[in-house]
Amino acid sequence: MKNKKNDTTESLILEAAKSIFQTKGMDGARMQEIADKAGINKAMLHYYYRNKQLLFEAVFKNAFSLLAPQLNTILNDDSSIEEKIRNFSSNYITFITEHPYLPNFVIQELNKNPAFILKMKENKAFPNIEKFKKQVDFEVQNGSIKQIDATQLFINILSLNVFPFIAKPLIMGLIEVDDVAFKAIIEERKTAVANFIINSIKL
Amino acid sequence: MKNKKNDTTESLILEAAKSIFQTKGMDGARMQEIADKAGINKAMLHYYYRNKQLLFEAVFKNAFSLLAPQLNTILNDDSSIEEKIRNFSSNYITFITEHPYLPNFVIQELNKNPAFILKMKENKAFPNIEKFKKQVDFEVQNGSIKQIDATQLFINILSLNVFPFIAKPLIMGLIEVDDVAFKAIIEERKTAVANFIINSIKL
DNA sequence: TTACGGTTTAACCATATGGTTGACAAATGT
DNA sequence: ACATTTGTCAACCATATGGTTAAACCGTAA
Repeated sequence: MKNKKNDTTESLILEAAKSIFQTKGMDGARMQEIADKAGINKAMLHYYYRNKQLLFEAVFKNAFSLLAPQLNTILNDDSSIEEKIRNFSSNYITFITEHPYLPNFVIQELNKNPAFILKMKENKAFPNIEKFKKQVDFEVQNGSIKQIDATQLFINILSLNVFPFIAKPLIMGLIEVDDVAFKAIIEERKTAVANFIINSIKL
Repeated sequence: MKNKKNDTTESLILEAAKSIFQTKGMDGARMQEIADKAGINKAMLHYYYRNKQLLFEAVFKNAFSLLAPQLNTILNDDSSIEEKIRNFSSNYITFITEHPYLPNFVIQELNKNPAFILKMKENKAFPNIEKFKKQVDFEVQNGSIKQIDATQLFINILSLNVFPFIAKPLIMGLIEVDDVAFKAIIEERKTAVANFIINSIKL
């Protein structure tokens, strides 16, 4: 039942590396484990990706390139701020539910190596916040939303949507729920987060 | 100018281990590096803490025990919800600014080992959310705040306050600011976050 | 003074780990 | 059919790493 993309050796490696790196991080991952998961010899990893660092970067860029379009939904789309917030919250939570390790992986490795974000910026599709800022400022002037700093609003939107996935084990411990209940809470957030934000900024 | 606690060998080790583990994580940390930082022989680490795992757990518990009281501020204090939100946001952001690696460290290692939260729960001071829930429900009934689920509100408060620290490199990249500007944004959040939340729940 | 317990060190050990090599097979081109 | 490139593997290598050991050091109490 191999349904992922091709099963060329190269993509077998990438899939295996993705799964190992995203759960264990750069430091925790072992080349041997990746090779085993891919069902190939360890030498193959080096044949296709030279060394651990380059294999890791391939995985990281791939992960980041999945997140970027999500952000562009809220940054470069043409709808109103309110619509954007509703769309983003719903879409993002759905998306991450299907890729639960993504945000934690990206954020964690970015913390260990902050300069890495520069490499990501070289990418054409790197999210740009300018349009969003202008729009918020405009809607504030316009009187369609309350006075608020666009950057702070952006950080808030991100926080409310991303944090629960990153802090899942902590939150589950604090609010004392099991996996099923947590899932339900996340599901509810698809609309609850947007409502919460909009409540705060609408007049 | 050694001003940290004692400078017994044991606490020298703990301080060094804290600094290394919190920046590099369990996997990234090297016993030799900890020994060097503590200015002692590597064998000493094992003499005082048997092995890497136990040394790590000592550091982790210590870190967690610093965060718990912060949470109890919002959970078990007697003020109104609104006051709690203002106090917590301001206090927490101040506190983390002084211990920037703490939240990321705790959350990261909890992700790698979710069962760890159980060990933390054995601690008497482990935060309990019940009082907070009752209070929110009461204030909702009471008509002093809008209808909102207490658990979701709690997650929101946590998200808005904690996330910016965890995702600092990502956020800095996205909103294109340097360290100084980021610091200013964080400073502003000491009040802005509370305002944002309260705006959302007040009638 | 000496015996003793806790402390500290240098040297050592076993294993894990990222990476390499050389042989060999499977395609691919001519 | 033959040569050349590309892909794959088992075995190997150098080093890093967590952990151990045996001896030395040092204060102190008998």
